[in-house]
Amino acid sequence: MPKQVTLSEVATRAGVHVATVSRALNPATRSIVNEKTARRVEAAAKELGYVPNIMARSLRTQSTMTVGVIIPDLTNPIFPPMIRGIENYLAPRGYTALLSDSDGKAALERSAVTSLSERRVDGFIIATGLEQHPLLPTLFESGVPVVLANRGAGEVPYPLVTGNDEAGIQAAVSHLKELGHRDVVHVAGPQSFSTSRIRAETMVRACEVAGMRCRVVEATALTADEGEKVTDTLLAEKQNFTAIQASTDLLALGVLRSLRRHGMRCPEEMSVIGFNDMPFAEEFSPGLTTVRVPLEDIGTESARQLMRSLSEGSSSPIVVTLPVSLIVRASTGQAPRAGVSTQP
Amino acid sequence: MPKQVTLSEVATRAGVHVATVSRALNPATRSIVNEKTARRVEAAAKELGYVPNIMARSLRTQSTMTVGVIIPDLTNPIFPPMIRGIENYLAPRGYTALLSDSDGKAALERSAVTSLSERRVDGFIIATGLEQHPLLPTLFESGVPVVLANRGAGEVPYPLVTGNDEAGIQAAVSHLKELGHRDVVHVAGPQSFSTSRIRAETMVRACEVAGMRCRVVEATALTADEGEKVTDTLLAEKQNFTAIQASTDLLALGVLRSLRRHGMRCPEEMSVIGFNDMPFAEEFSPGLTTVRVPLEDIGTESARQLMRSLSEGSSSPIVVTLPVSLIVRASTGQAPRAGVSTQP
DNA sequence: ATGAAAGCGCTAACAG
DNA sequence: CTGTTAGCGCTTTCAT
Repeated sequence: MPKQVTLSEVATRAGVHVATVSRALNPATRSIVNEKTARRVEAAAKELGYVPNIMARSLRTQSTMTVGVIIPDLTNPIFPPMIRGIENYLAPRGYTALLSDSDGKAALERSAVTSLSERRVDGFIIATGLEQHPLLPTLFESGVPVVLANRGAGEVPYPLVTGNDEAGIQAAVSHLKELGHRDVVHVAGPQSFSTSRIRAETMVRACEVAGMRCRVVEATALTADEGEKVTDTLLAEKQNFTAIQASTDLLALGVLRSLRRHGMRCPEEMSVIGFNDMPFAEEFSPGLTTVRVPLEDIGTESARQLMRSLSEGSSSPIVVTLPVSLIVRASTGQAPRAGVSTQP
Repeated sequence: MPKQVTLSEVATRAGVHVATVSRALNPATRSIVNEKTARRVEAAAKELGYVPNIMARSLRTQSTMTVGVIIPDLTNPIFPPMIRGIENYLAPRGYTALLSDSDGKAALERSAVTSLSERRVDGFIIATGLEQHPLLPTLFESGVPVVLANRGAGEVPYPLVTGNDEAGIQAAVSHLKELGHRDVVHVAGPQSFSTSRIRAETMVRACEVAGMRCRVVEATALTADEGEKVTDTLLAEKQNFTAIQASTDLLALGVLRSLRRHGMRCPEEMSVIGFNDMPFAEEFSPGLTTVRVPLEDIGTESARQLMRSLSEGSSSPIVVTLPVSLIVRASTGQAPRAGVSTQP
């Protein structure tokens, strides 16, 4: 940390006391000080290249104006838009987001929370979806406000901001039904994620209601590779189904890859629907039919909820559900007549 | 900032002086203190849920163990891998990356530097590529170490870590030549970016050497939309060319979209090559032939260079050029016989 | 309108 | 081995 200019150096330069400099440079107290002196102080500060030390200020004021944002994986394209939403809401309000990529690992996540706590963030936005999260109870006791984004996290009574998973799945099922599909598969994410579970359960129920058969297979991670792997074994079993709904676009991407490798045409022989409408879902081949989740809005709303907790000094386990919409692209089509797609 | 447990509370609880607590809790000085006392202190700290205040520590030690990372756009998929590389290098060394998304706007970038300076980061990694960057000279004067990642930034003598643009373009041109292409177009990025300029210049030169005609058109931003727009006007002109090399995968994506809209088949009627091999470039339709830049390595190496500047207390304008490789996928193919792709 | 002085939480000499 | 003391850079009473 290269030695930086301090208040007292500015004070000496301007020939006033540090307190005066502090007042002159702080917009809120600027009016207190003589206009001429203030100008002199400002000039001195500029000449010296003064940059306030925000840590010293925070130490004194007991407020950091920061919020810790914990996400499981920055390289997952659904998170950058959420982050953008958060920052866009925070910045005009004087808050700064401190980002932490936990890499999906519980250990790193623990250290992320610790590291951010050491920085005395005023609150957290947590987008990691592990249920039974070991840290949340600890955090809760410490009284720091937390908002859960995108995924719930079990028993802790924190506000949760999420897309409408049920509605999204319903829309997907309706779409498939209209296209004549009767036998479908749901590629679920790890059931330790609340969203994965909700989507899977809703899928089963919605299919029942619609009079469709639905089989659920579970991927061990929300990645394209896992989606591919699961689909490989699925196709090897030569079951009868004509459509696959994946819990996540990344999983759906893996499904698409597997189909391609198996020489199965999508959507002619197999329809595929994802979830999230992540950036570039449109570019997949074929363009992915999916449920659009308002990712940036989730970020914005999470930040808003956190600010609310901050100002009210308390929070309730409110759930904010944002509307989703089905985006029909090229990966879904009429169900093949025979319905024996995997048995040529 | 909710009131947190302080050292002195732990001290009271353990029945010792704060200094002893500080020593007991700091691994480096832990050996100085009586084993039994240390245990008692640790117990007290744990019971109270003590979390050190890192700002107070930094204030005292004059070292924050943080580096500021400034990127122009978090939603551009080339950056998350770089960030991962940076963090992976930094974390084991006790450093934390403070991220700042400048959104590509000069104003925000200014405030990013300011905000990070106020946090007294020990150094910067800047991945924003504006030449004539107004802030760099200022930063330079302040003596804070800086490393430029991915894109150079003009006259300031900072280390630069980048992929081998020349080699990448050469490889692309060779590839096109082998496929029989003789008339090509380079879709350049804004020439205010150093990489855009280098790629464009190398392209022109390499084509000359290879005996190919090369036309350069400039996009106003490194986005798919701009790539699309540029290609639209290009196709409207009905020029003779059989391949397009884009300065960036995002631009190439736009090219692909435009071709599709114009009913032009890729690669049968028009070959396309990108640059970067961004995540998901493989998923485009068709899968994008491109130059793979080791994004994560660029991050890692940038961090390494910064650590070096930090420990040596000085830095030189060294340029670290990382090797790139051509990834051939489905978007390039044999040049059409006639070479009059846009004049059916 | 400005100065003096205290103190945020921590570490690092310096004593003992 | 442990306590005392000072001070990092800043804001905020309290005086003047």
